[in-house]
Amino acid sequence: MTHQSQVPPDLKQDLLRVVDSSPADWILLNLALSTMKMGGHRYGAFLDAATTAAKLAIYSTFVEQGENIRKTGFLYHVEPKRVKAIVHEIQQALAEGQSLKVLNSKEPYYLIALPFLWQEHFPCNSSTARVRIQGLTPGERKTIEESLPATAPLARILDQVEFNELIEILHQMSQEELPQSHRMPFSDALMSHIKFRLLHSGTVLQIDSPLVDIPLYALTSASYSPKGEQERVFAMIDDVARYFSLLQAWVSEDAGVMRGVEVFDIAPQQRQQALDELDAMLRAWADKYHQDGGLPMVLQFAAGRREHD
Amino acid sequence: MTHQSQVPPDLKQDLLRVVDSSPADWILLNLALSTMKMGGHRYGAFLDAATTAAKLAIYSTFVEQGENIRKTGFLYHVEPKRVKAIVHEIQQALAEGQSLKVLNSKEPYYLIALPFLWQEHFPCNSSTARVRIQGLTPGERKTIEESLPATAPLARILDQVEFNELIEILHQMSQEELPQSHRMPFSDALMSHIKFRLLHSGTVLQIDSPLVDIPLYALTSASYSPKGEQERVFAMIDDVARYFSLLQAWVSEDAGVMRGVEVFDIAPQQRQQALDELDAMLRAWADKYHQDGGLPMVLQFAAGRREHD
DNA sequence: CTCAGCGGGAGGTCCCCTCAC
DNA sequence: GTGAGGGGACCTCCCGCTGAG
Repeated sequence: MTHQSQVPPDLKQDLLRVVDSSPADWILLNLALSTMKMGGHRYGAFLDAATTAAKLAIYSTFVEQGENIRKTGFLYHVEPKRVKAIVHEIQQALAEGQSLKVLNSKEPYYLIALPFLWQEHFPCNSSTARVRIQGLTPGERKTIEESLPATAPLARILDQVEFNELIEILHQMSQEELPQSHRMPFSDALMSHIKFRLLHSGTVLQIDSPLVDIPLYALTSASYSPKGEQERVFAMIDDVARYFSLLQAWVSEDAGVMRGVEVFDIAPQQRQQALDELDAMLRAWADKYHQDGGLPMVLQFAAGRREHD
Repeated sequence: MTHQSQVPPDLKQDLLRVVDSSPADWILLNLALSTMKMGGHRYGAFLDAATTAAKLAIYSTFVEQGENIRKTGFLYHVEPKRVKAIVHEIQQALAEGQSLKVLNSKEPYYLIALPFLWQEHFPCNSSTARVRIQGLTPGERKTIEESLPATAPLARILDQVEFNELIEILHQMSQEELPQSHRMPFSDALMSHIKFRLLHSGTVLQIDSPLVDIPLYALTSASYSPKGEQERVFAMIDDVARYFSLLQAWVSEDAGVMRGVEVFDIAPQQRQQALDELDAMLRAWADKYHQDGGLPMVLQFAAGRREHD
């Protein structure tokens, strides 16, 4: 396990108490925990994304209100000057495509792209040595290579300088598609952050060998961060987003939308059986009505322990 | 209908393109649209709530990482100084209970509380006149009273000054439970915002009668904002929050949790029948397994048009 | 190396004002 | 009433630096 354990129950209770019975705050908290803790997004990136969402809400009202700056400003308690700037920013983004600060992907680009860039900039085929530090005997090189976990992909081992260069390249690439206005300059603090994230997630391993005086870095995973839990987190975010859209349609009373919540108690020994039956039943229902070329539909469901009534 | 119409499809498409295939951003956008447009929350209030969620994520990591300020800072690209301040803020909030900036309720307090406070500060029983402006003949008063919609509750009609006072009282009350540090002073801009929101939602009606030279204000709804859509929005936020919790449990592989997505196409003429059957089927399933005193369970589901595969 | 402090800059949220249409 | 412009306050997110344990 590369990631830290789940939030302890008492801490979770504390957090719950703070956002006390406010579902909107609860959604925000879950989203922050998912994207920042699991996804590895920066604190500032999450704030930017939230700001962007709010700006889009303002823009949408601006359009609906007949492009009235002042009225829009009153509705959301924003200065007309600021409304205008926001509208301009959105319109430019719509015209040029994607220049707003969004989370955009499950993980920051600089974290996902590392394994590929590593292999590209420091290629390593079976005939060349993985350790190319000067002043080591072949035996010493072998010792270092064998200290790596067996699952590590075949990649060169980098020294401090090479690794830092790689991180800077990653950062520059992640900034390329952004407009000049909100690019973030590379800095020591940012480098430390990225390096720490890579080590924390287990994508990269730091080797402090007594044979060399500088730390070495080895690629230990072919892709940023592990399968399993990580993938389920992605699926969760995906599900919630789609579920939100479905309910949005339900709110506006679109035809062909259904939403439901069933509350019940169940005997412990029957629980698994009931859930299995539910799964099979819904699958059968979807199969029964499926007809190629018909209206595209989706059914989402989740069942589990009821927390607080 | 007091609220503006739904987002036009083309605008919605535009917004969709911006947050392009990023589910996390899509959740944020839906949340912003719901709380700001529907709920009437301020732009700044949404940003504050998002910031609070991110701070809680930081705090939770801080605890998990053995209260290591520096490590936490690296993980999220936050200055140690700032991490310390955030941790302190959260701990204080946990100790004293609720002093963080959250959305907290579906609507801002100053919007919900208005009808009650109106009746309390300006009582009106059947024997007293609803219009108490000086210098009007009984006939003129009657004309103004009859210009109100029939659904308006029995409440006094206020002049500009009285209405402004009422709004200020509302604001002061909404600030009372907040700690001194982040209270927001009353201002003209804030007053305009609240007034505009009340008029926009149809809770209050402005009367520009030719009989008086100042505008009058009448309470036109016993509760902030209409039933129907508004209530469905609340239900939606509630559902999404609970759904998120369920999936959270699924991610950590808790026992007794099930999650599923069924994708299928359906013939238009069969759609309603299928949905009705689904509803009945799930209800029957929950009834079948229900047993008083058993484990508390909840099943949530939503079905509808599949937007993009 | 970690922890602590202090400096600065940029940008955003807030406030208020005036003037032309 | 709206748009467009000016001012200033405060906070927070970024950066860098130094010194004590």
